[in-house]
Amino acid sequence: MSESASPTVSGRRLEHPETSRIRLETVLGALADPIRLSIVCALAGGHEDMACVAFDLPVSKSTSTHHFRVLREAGIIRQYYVGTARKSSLRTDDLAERFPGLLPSVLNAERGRREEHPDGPT
Amino acid sequence: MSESASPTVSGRRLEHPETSRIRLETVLGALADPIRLSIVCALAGGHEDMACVAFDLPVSKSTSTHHFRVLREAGIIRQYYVGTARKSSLRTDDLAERFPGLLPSVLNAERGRREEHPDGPT
DNA sequence: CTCGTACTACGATGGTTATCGTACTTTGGC
DNA sequence: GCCAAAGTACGATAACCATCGTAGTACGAG
Repeated sequence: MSESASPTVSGRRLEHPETSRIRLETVLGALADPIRLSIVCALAGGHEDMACVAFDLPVSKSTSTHHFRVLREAGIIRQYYVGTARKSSLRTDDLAERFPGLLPSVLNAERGRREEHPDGPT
Repeated sequence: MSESASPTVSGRRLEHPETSRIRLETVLGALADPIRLSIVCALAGGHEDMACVAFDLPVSKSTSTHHFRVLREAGIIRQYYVGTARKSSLRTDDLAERFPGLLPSVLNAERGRREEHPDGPT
């Protein structure tokens, strides 16, 4: 890896769609899943740069990997390696540029839902 | 709607979820389909109260029925019979109350997409 | 009453997706 | 070098969903 000396960041690369190619239907489809919605909500709630394992999702590791990939390929999150961990962050600015207001309204709605049903997942 | 003696309105009933029971994931899932998105866009574009047949969708009649049902059961549209026709309208106010800003941002995003790709469907 | 229109119900089919377990890879620490 | 931790790749499975065709229902016009 000729990535001149960044010892903590892995040379492993992950594909991310560029902002202009993020598709609305794909984003909506990615958000139409309770587990992925909870991931996005956690990332938006000040938990940026969390490792996948820190989310404690009610699914197996391989399923978790799957959901993170769906979010990444939809253009909703960005992922990068730090050691063995893969950290994630919301592409808030990119989404705001491409679909203004969409992510905030979804997050707002999801937060409202959790106030109604505090016994829900995550 | 006035129950007694409305000769143009059929007695056939259609189930609609009440506003407080509209679920975010269901709404997002319903919108994550290009055909349903085009229906919603058409309804928002001043074509309220259109009969299903007026949309000229690139699918069969039974598939069209299916998509309208998904939208109705998600709480996105309201449907009622007028003679043999079944007309549809967006539940704009209900959605704005339940998920403020969500529908406008989706519609705005979809309109932007159509400016990029005017050769797309519908 | 009959016919055409508009839509629905049902069953089938094929494609996508969510889930899992197992085996593997990459990385960092000892 | 070896091991544990974190995650990935792969294959299997089951559920879901979009699509269709056919047959049927409701309504209005004549």
